[in-house]
Amino acid sequence: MKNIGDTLRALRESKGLLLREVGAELSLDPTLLSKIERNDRMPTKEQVKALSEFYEDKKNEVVIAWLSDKLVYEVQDEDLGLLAMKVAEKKIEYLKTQKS
Amino acid sequence: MKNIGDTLRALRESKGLLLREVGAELSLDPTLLSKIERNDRMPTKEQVKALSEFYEDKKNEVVIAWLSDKLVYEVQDEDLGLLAMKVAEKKIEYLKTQKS
DNA sequence: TTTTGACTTGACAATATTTGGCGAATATAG
DNA sequence: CTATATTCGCCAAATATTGTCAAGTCAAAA
Repeated sequence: MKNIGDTLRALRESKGLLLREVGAELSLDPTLLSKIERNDRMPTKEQVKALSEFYEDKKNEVVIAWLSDKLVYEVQDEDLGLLAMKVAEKKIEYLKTQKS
Repeated sequence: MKNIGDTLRALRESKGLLLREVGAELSLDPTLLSKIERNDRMPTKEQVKALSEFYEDKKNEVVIAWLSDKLVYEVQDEDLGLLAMKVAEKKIEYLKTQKS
């Protein structure tokens, strides 16, 4: 249950790769990747896609860390955040049944 | 479990008020309020604050409808949305224990 | 201690997104 | 038809996010 930055850093280090190496692979400026790994910048959807495919064995882990971080950020310092989150879950579940 | 627009429209109509009346009260352009009530525009945090205080007896209902809508919007059409939401909940619960 | 290499930081311009509100269009009621 | 409420389309202004570069830190190697 790590945040997106820590997740990406751990993955990169587990492969012994440098920022510049991953950056080159994904056409991502290494300094931008550095910021992403330190949770200074939120990666875009496209960047997450590229990163999750690069670390293919942990694809979902990356996407979930990113999405959940965005959700937390959305309700940070809101008293009703947790409650709203439970309501949002219900809404999503409802929308899912609608689609079928 | 309504969205923010329907919630606000129902509240306004229950009081028999016009867009222009609520708008005048909150210094909100009536056409903007119309868009908000039709879920065409997401109200800003400040607008939600003003609106929730205007409909004081339903303050939390308004805030929760708004926050949960924003959360749903954040993960719309993401396969892992619901899963990410559950992870986000855990993260928030964790952050809460940290603060104390 | 100087150099090297990896990473971090700050600042800023470029881009993208969101917002507010006007004038016109549409709808609804009398 | 007239009057009033609401909706719609558009776009300029405001705000937020992004990418990049030059400069900075830090640790290990030379």
